[in-house]
Amino acid sequence: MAYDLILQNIARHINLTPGEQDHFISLLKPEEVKKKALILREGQLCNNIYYVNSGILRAYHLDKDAKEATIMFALSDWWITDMFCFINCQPAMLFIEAVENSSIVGLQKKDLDQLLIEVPKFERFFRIIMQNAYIREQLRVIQNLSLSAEERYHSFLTKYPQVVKQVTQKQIASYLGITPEFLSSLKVNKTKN
Amino acid sequence: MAYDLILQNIARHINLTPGEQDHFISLLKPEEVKKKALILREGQLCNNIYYVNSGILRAYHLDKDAKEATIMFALSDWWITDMFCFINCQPAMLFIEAVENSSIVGLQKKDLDQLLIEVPKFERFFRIIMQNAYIREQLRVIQNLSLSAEERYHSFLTKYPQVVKQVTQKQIASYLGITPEFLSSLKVNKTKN
DNA sequence: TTAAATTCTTAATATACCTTAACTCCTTTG
DNA sequence: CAAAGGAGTTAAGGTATATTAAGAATTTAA
Repeated sequence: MAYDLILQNIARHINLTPGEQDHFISLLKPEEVKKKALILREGQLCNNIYYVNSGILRAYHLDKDAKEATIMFALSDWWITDMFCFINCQPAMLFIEAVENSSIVGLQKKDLDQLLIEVPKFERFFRIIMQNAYIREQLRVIQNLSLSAEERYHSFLTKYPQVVKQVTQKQIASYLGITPEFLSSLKVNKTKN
Repeated sequence: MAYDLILQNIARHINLTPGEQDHFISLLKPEEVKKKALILREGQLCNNIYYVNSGILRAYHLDKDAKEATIMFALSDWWITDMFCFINCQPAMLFIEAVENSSIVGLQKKDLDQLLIEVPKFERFFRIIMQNAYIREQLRVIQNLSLSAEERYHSFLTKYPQVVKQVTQKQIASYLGITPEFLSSLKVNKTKN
């Protein structure tokens, strides 16, 4: 397991000394996950935030009718967790599964909390990570409120072309908040126009 | 204009020395806004993040059919801005208006950037602010995807009882992503059951 | 390599929510 | 205080999207 990618990810925002880099890496728990394996289940304590080295993860929620709502896809170089439950030490609301075989690293809540105290530079790093995540979700809320299903689909295609290649339409539909049948019919109309 | 409230807001997460407090306060621009006044318009540069001392603000987006989508309400003790445009120095996508006469303080982007460098403790503070904002938006996305209009309405009533008292139903409807007419009909059914 | 399972598609029917419109009740403002 | 505009309500009719079901295509697993 190479840590280049995650160190680059961090170096985009803060500069670590070699010692700080080593300390940070010592906290990481690398993990290889097989396609369809779950790294988090609803109801479990969510103790880890994950960085995706390669592969792709998907976080989803199951509603009372067992319908899936995809909350996010995490490609290579993304961070993912059930943030509410991670921060508040609550049982997870989300499932996180590997869409493809993936290589990830986990960082435990207690280790992160201590890291933020010992190396306060990381506060800046995670401020930026959280800020970007907030902005992403806010843009999604805006689109959910003001675009039709078809418009959201096209926006998704242009915003996440890499994800489109790696996940099923059923999963894209559950991200957009529509049924796979309706997504299928949208594609037909697109070809016709 | 008293700065107790905003200092308490900050003291909930970090400890400032008296000197740091004074420095921080020197960066703030207090402003009294009248009901219905806009403090940000779509297309303007969004140079400020605002803290609400008293009153209530509303951020909304206008879609291509001039339909409003309410993105957030900010009560007393909340922070609000068009985060994407604030961070990226882009023209705003959002309008921010005062729902009632409000007393707010603005903090300019350039002053915040410098503050984060001069007093790095603020990185922790804004990390927590961004984190909470991210969690809020993510919960909203989950609800938008998995609840019916009626369920979202009831959830809103219990989550933001204070907001319910201060804004119109039209504004609540535009937050929920439904028409005021439909919200009105939901209330009738609730009474009947 | 085949059987089983899952995904994708198509189409008919159903429904949650929208649109329009008309009326009442408030609130704002001159 | 009167007039005008906006907010809330109700109801009829319309549309975007869901549901159900069945067959075809693809993937998974034995």
